[in-house]
Amino acid sequence: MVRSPCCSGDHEAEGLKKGPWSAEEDAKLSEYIEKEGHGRWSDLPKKAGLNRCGKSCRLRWINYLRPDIKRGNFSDEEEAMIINFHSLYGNKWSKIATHLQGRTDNEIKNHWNTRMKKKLLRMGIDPNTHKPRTDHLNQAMNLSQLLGTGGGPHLGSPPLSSLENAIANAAELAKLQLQSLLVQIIGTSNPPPIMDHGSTNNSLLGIPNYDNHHLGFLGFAPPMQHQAVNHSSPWPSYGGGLGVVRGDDNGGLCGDACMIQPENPLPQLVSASPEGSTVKNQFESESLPICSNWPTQSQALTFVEDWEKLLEEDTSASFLREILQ
DNA sequence: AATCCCGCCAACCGCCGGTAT
DNA sequence: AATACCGGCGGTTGGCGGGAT
Repeated sequence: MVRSPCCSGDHEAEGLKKGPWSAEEDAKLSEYIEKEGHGRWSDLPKKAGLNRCGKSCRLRWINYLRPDIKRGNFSDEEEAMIINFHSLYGNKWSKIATHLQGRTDNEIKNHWNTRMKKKLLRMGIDPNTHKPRTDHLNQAMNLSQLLGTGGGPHLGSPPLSSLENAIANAAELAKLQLQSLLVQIIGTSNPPPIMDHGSTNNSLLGIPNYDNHHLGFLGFAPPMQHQAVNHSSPWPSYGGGLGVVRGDDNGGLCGDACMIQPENPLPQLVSASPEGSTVKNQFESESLPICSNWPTQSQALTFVEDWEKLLEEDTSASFLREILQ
């Protein structure tokens, strides 16, 4: 693949201007495009009387001058959409941008990198994988062990400060809750709906949405099956259930077991790697995923197999293995 | 008041896939 | 089929502004 002439050389050596655009340049570009359309970007600068390369003009138009650009802060809803679509597409900013009216890929990318990544990290979510950051839990458990609280405070241990006690208790609580959660997941004869039956290796623990559904423990919330979503999150569609899916209340497909957020017409969360995801296809065909019925026995079996695979393969899951044993 | 630090964001860079020749 | 070119994309950078020291 050969390099475009536009990018092959030093623009300044060619006498082309770089850097911030002046108001005059903006006016020239806008006026020309509104009158003539952009046509071939490489021809545009000459025709419009601009001393810029075509790429620069294109970028300026698309990211700044276009009349339908929405400016200002991102709303909660937009942020939630970005998270959802990022979980679906990964860093495909242009794809994400097509779903957010008036927002450019550059803007979304910037927003993600400067703010949303940090927000997610603060919430204990890995922004790359959209999975809970297990390092936090590991740290808590390690601390718990260090403090000798694996089975509760030991006699003879040095007295703990109230902070240490709080941390140790939280770690212990988390551990117990996780144990309870795992038992529920594996032992249940009535597992909750699995949204994406076609994918087994994408999301946390290999089961998209199933996992997310159960990860209310992120905030160390009680692990209750079929529990309603925790709506206290600052992000409407993201709070409580990472894999929140719009359900069909009247369709009877989901019933109470489905976490329903009628106000949120967003697709379910899936892995950051779109490959192998049926949800991607569902979405690209512009149809919202619909909550399906209870999993079949083979699907439940797949789930258990995935668990086993995870425990065998994923070193990061060593603490889970420890708990299960 | 001066300096430093940090976050934000517009713009650039380099690569890629698609299309024309 | 090979080459040249273009548009588009994602990663990165550098300047600017505001807050902290």
